[in-house]
Amino acid sequence: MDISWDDLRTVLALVRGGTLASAAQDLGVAYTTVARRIARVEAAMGVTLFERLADGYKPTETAKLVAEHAAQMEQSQDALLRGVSGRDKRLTGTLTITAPQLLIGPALGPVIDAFCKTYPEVRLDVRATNTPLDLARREADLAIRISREPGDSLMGLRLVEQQMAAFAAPDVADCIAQDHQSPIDWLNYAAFEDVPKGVDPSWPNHRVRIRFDDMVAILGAAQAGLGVARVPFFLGRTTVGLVQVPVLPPQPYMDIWIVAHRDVWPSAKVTAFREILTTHMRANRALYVA
Amino acid sequence: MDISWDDLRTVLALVRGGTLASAAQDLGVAYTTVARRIARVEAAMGVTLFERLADGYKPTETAKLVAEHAAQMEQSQDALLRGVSGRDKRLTGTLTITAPQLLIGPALGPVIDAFCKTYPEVRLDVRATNTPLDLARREADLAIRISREPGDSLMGLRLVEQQMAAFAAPDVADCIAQDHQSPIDWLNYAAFEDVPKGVDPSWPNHRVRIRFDDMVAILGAAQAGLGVARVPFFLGRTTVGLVQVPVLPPQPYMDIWIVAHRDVWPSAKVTAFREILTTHMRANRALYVA
DNA sequence: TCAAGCATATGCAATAATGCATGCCATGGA
DNA sequence: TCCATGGCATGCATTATTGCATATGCTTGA
Repeated sequence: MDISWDDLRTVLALVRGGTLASAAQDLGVAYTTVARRIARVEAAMGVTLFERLADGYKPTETAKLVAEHAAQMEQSQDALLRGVSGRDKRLTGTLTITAPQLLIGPALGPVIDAFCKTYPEVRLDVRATNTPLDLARREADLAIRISREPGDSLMGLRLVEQQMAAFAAPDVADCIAQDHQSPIDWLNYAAFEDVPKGVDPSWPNHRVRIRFDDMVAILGAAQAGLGVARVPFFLGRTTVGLVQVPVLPPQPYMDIWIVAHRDVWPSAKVTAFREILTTHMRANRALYVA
Repeated sequence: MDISWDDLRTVLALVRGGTLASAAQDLGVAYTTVARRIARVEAAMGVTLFERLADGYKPTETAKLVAEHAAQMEQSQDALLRGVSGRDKRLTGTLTITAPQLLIGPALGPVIDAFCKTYPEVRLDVRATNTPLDLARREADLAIRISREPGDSLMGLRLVEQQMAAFAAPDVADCIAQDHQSPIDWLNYAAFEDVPKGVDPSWPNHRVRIRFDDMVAILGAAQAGLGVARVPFFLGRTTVGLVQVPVLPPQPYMDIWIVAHRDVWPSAKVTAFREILTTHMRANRALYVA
């Protein structure tokens, strides 16, 4: 009873995906290959792992057991690749970084540019996402994050502190400056229901006009003159068509961190990027606070 | 950078074996296949894993790291196979048992026979070894052992208590019975340097004549009249051409246990064998003690 | 110094694995 | 009812993997 490890991995993918097609895409093979591998494992173990139903392959209890252990194997493989990557002393190959979408442009653009010029042999992959990637699973080597702490089993370095304030289109700003009684129309992000706390009491009329689930959309709306947005300084300052409005004194915001898995942290490429990044961020600290 | 799990397993085998041929035998493939898989992994990871030397492949530090994690994966796979085997409710297929060489004949013969007759659908593999097999790595499903305790992470059941005594060829026994002054020539096992403790003081002349590293050889020597051997009762009694001699009163010896890995323990085949075995051993308890 | 033994490379033919095209079946909505 | 959709099975051509035979290089001992 000798079973290919790749076949076990295939069982894992099929248990996760539920259908041959989904597992196949996950593994980067044709779905017929998945079907044949499953058949092979079942023959080798002498056990039925899946019920073939009209809407997909339904795992038996045994298949779930197999998947559970295959997931452990996957974790070991992840750790392995992290370890190899972490002891990589070369400044060639690919470095994958991830950062919040909006940090890429004004804040990180110069850093990315400098890195590419300094290390032209390194191919840089940038993954701009709103939901953080899993560094343990090597979805990226390195992440720039806006948060209070690096996650568990991650190494982190705080780059700069941040504050946020209120920004709006110039004509909205004029309006507010001239008439303290004019209503302040807030453009709120995501789960924030209410008017920001700590607003300047000399403007008494606040209301939440629109809520957005996306920061790009908020900036666009603010540029279009739809209202006032509470955004981090670097965003408000670098977005054309926005000016700061005094209705909200600067407030503390989450810091910017560079984080990586502790296994990957010592890698040459990560270290190189880190150096350029920290130097640049500390030199431009003023961008992020009042 | 997507690496086949089977290739990682190949790295592990090569780190363990040191040569292509050894790794190939371990994996059951041709050594050329091993060489090509290694080349493929190195290309995929962009790292040199082995130095090609005249006397084999010497692993780099990176290869050792890979092997370390691949060993973890192997452990997960072992656990997986144990789990699947443990929940196997069928009384077909193969059951692998292991026992000390000399226990197979007189003590377990009838049990094995009965099991085969009761469950003709089960193919029984018997591995008679002097060094215990690794049940965690599934070298056997079930072991009968002579020891004080089952190992860690193993389930065990004590079958019978044992005693040992002195046995010799009939003419040697006659000699001893007639002349208490005659020298008692002991045939010692392995590390035992001295005459057994607790010998009957009415025979004052003891000496160690020969030491053996093998129990079969001791029995043969005793049969041939070369001296007196201290052996468990079941062995002395069932070896033709040996009779008990009174120079050594019965002494306690290690018990006989049936052990299996806790994952495998509940399997139908293991349970079936256990039932037949315990019944038989308890019925024949008298064979093992004075 | 030479030959034997062990180890790794390489070329080629056989085999196994894979992907693609096609067909089948169940489901759900027009 | 019919058709579109999503999912699985099968046959076949293609590709990748493997094993075998052979060649080469290094070490060791007579």
